[in-house]
Amino acid sequence: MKDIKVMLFDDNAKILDSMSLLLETHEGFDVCGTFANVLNCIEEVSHHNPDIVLMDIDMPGLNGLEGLKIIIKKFPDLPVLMLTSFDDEQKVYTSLRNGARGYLLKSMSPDIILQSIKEAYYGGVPMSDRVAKKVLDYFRKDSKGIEHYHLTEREIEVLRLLVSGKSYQQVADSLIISYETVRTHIKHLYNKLGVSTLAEAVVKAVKEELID
Amino acid sequence: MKDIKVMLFDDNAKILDSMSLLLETHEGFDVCGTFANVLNCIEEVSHHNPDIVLMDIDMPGLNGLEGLKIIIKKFPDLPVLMLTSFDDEQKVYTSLRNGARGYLLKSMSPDIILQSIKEAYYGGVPMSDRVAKKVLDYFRKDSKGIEHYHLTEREIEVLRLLVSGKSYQQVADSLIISYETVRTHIKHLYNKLGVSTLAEAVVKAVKEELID
DNA sequence: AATAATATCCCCGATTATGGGGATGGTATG
DNA sequence: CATACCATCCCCATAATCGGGGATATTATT
Repeated sequence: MKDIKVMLFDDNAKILDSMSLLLETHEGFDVCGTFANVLNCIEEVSHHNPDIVLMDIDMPGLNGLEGLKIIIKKFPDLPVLMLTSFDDEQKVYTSLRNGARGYLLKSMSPDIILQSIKEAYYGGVPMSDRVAKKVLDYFRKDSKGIEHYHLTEREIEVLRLLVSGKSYQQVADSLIISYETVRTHIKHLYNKLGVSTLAEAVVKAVKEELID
Repeated sequence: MKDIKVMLFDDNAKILDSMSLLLETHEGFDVCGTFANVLNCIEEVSHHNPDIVLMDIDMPGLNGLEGLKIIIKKFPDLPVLMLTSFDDEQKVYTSLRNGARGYLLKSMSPDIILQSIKEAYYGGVPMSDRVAKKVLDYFRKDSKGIEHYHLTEREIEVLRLLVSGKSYQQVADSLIISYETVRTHIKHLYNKLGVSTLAEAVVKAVKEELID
């Protein structure tokens, strides 16, 4: 079995050293490059052709998120694992959304880190339990949602139809009520949501997942 | 260590039997109830006080998603694992959003299933790799995004302002261009996005994350 | 030099949305 | 039974959006 070629990006020299030491001293891994920034990452990747990229998420200047985007754009199938010292919820989501293959904490045990790299290489999805939970939390509904605004069922129906792109008249037709009734519901909606235009209302509905 | 008390919901008697056989014949598990529907699930849960609920997602009548909602609403901390024969992407998301603790395929090996139940009981997040990948895919941007629609920078700026709730005139003021120019950009936006109203445009922008 | 893409501006007419009122009947809750 | 909440409908006036035109200048690409 050939070695897994790993490329490292981290502005912290100590991390870079300890990580590459970890990899080099274990069978099956080969460090094909360590870099303190992502300025020439495309060239480096093209030249050394790594199997896996480990990318620190918090680097000065062009940070890991930028590096991730650059690399994924050019090499969509190259697994990139994001590395960080602490798990910043927002950065987890951003990284995953931008195509990171997984997410590792520097505090993880060497075994776990090596295992995760193998998993990523063989197509797995390394995620710490903590991260997996956050992902679930993200999916999980706020449980506030609609309740918070005290929207009535009818108002929710109207809102849902508006979000789907229907006009006042079309909503009226869908619910088989008059245009004026729809207007009344929408007036109440605007009051409760604290908005004054259709666009604001639907954006709020979508962003806060008031509708399904 | 006390047994993990598991409650099963599945309309398929065979599954119910084989699953409870699996659990009863292994140390550390105790089946405290098997039911073919969720009609009285609150009473059953209240009475038998399970540690874990296994819920088939595809049941006639009140299905697993409904059962999940009912149980989570009443017992928010009770881990519920959804069970299904095949992995339906949409149901995965819905389940997770509604608070399911994890997601198991009936095709998984007995070992994995037992292990997953233990994990869920001890606070873990059992997810098959396939499911984890789907979750990542869900997070992952379409990779199409803005590029797909060939929106120009100016159009994106306009779209962003519209999403933030600004009117045509306010957009014009913000960008220091005329009202009519804004209209032109919006006409182009509507064409490119394939919509015909402001609401549709902002919903699309938010849902597909065309803007930040 | 011709073409395409972009950004800018204008007009007209038609449709839709918004704000501020008022009004009725039903249903629940104390 | 009084009060509150909900869903329903109506009017008037104003503001905002939409569709379909046309037009000019700049820049980049071929």
